Amino acid sequence: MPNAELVRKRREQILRGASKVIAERGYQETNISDIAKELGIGHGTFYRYFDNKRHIAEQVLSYAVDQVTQLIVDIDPDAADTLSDYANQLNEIGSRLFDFFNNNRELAQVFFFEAYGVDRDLTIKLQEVIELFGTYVERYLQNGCQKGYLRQDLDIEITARAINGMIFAGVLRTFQKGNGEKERDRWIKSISTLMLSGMAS
Amino acid sequence: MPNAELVRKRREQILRGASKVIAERGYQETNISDIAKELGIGHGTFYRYFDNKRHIAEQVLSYAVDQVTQLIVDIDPDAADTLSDYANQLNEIGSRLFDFFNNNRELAQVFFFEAYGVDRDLTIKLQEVIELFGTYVERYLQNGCQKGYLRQDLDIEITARAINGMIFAGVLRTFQKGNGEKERDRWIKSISTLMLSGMAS
Amino acid sequence: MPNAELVRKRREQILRGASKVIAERGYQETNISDIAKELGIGHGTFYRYFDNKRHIAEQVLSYAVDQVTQLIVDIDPDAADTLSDYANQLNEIGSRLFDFFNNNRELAQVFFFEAYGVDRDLTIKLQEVIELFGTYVERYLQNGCQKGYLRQDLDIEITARAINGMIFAGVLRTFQKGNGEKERDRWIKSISTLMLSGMAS
Amino acid sequence: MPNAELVRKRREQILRGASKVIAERGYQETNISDIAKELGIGHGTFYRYFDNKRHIAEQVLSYAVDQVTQLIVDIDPDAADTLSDYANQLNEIGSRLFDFFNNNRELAQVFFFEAYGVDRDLTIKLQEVIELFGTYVERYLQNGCQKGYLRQDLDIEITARAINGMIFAGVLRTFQKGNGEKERDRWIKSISTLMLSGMAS
DNA sequence: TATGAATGAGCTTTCATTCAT
DNA sequence: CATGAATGAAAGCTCATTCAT
Repeated sequence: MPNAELVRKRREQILRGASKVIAERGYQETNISDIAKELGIGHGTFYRYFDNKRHIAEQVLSYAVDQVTQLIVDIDPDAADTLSDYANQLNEIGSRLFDFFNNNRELAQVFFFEAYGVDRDLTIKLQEVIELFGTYVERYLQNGCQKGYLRQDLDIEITARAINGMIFAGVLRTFQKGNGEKERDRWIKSISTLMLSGMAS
Repeated sequence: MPNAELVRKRREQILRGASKVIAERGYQETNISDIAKELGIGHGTFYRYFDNKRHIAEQVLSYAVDQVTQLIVDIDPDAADTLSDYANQLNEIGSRLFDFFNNNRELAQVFFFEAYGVDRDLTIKLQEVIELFGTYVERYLQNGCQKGYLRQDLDIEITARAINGMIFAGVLRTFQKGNGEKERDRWIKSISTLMLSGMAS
Repeated sequence: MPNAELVRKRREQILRGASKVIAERGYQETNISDIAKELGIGHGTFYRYFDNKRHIAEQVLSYAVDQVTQLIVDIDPDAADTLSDYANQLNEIGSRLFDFFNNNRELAQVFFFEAYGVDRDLTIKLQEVIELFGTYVERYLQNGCQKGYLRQDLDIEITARAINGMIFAGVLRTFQKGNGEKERDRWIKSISTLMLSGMAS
Repeated sequence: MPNAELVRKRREQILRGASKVIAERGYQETNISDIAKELGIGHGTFYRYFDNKRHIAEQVLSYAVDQVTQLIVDIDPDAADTLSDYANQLNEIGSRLFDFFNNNRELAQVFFFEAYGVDRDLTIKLQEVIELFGTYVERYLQNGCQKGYLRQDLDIEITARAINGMIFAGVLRTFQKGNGEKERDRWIKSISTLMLSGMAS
């Protein structure tokens, strides 16, 4: 009944269709009419819900970013009191990220690749999300140092981004190889090992 | 006098101009006439040396990729006999990568961002280079396990890519922040620490 | 209302405009924008109805060819039983051809001149139509030989093409001189005379 | 020694090369550099001998036209005194034309097809040559009527062009089919038969 | 005189966007 | 509110022609 609700629904439908097509063809190669065809709507209709082509790319990325962000907001960086608590947190966060991108392959494609092909601003936006994750990791490390279970001489700022780099490398790689859980667990284990005890024998 | 030499020189000139413009404006936003203007040549001249717009993007990336690859080919993965040897190798590789991208900012911009905006094939090419680095790191780890200074239960394949992820995350970040050596050294130290001893106190 | 009908109409409109402009300026000298200007439409509109410049040339020629072919399909090559029947048929066919090209001067221009300037394939297509006419004439001659009113030693295949040559020479010439009926009748009479009794006194 | 002689030679060399390439590829598809490549000269050199691309097409056609014209100038239209003399003349003219175009296939290709693709003026020039042939044939007919061996009621002007049409149709067809002498003789015989006695039994 | 590197006018074509229906 | 026909800016690319060497 509420008109706004219908509009929201339509917008989301189009968003989903656009995600699919952009993920399949790439942003530059995607025409508005491709999206319209995918959805079975007239391509003029598209413009009733989005300002222009750029706009929908932004919205698709925003949607992906929101979803990804949601994955970690409910985990309290300060909750871990011991190294083992922390290891469990790591497991949890890793699993969520890996699973999300494997279950939302279209968003993953956009997140990891297509967004760069749109323009500078969107690329920056993407970098900011990754940086946001960096600050999250930073808080976890801070907590660990304060509680004493992480070494005191840690360069928290940098180490956080390094860990971030491992995680996204893993997520990207499992997404690309697409062989799911087994690969995921190897990544989580390897990253955890590196983080907690390093490679030295 | 040798015609081929002249051609080589001109091609490189154009390549350099194109790198600059593409790095500044982005691939999609770059017109052939932008490149021509930058170089002060007619845009027809461009087509005497490159087949089309796509071609030059590929050449720019190839050039970057070649340079990056050159950075590590002369380091022998089997040379390190102790953990400390290995740590030194890490320092060396890291320094080279960090320095290269900081001293060739245009290539860095293309390598990290613009190549994704061209098309799928070029994106794949880029992934392959990063994967090439992964296989290199793998060989280092293999050597370490064989020589016994790295833990025997290491998941070499995955760990190598995780380390790769850290390195490229660091390289990218220092490139973006542009505050040079100090940041570089913090990254190298942090990654080394993580790799060698982990974060646990 | 029926969309397909609208499309057919528009296509024909553009075809007519294109015929006119091509006949006036020549194929090579005709730009898509000339056609668009002639029709008072945006040149993008052209591409909604035809694939490219080549395509419309082909369509214009096809149209001409179809029309020309229609001129003779309803005349039965076997209908003539005497030399005088045959003379009447000749009159009829000649009149139709002469009149058609004089009343459709744009198509004539394309048929006789412009099609050669497009490319090899279209030239071949044109040759095929003329050859089709040759086979038609051949059937008339065959009938005449069988019925006995034409000489038995006729080289039917060649003679048919020779007659064809006279006819098209005449049609072309009256089209170019544009002085209509009188000229037309002289041609028909002269060709008939040649065919039926030759020039000897 | 005389410089002008060298220039003339070079010009002719280029003309020959151009004829070949234009006949092979078609005028529009022929680039100046194609011609230069064929001759093994720099394409700048071309412009020292011909004003522009158009110019050489014109020269190629002129050359063809001159050659063709030469074929008949030495036959005196007034020489025939009887029908049988005339028949012999016909044989001679026909043979020369057929042979010329079969032995100069490149010129034939240009003459029959490529010249139309250049521009209006050249097309007109071509028409004029054919018309020139028409006037020649006209003189032969005139002579025949005066001498009394051709029928007095002949529409000389038109009949001449009709015969012309047959001849060129035949020449074109044998050129295209390329099966030489046998076909040629059938054409000459058929045309002669038609002209002298018609088809009636 | 011969060359071919350089040029840019000018073309075809695409497709995001508008707007009348 | 939905549509898709119409549009034209804007881009890539070709190649005849020029001219410095």
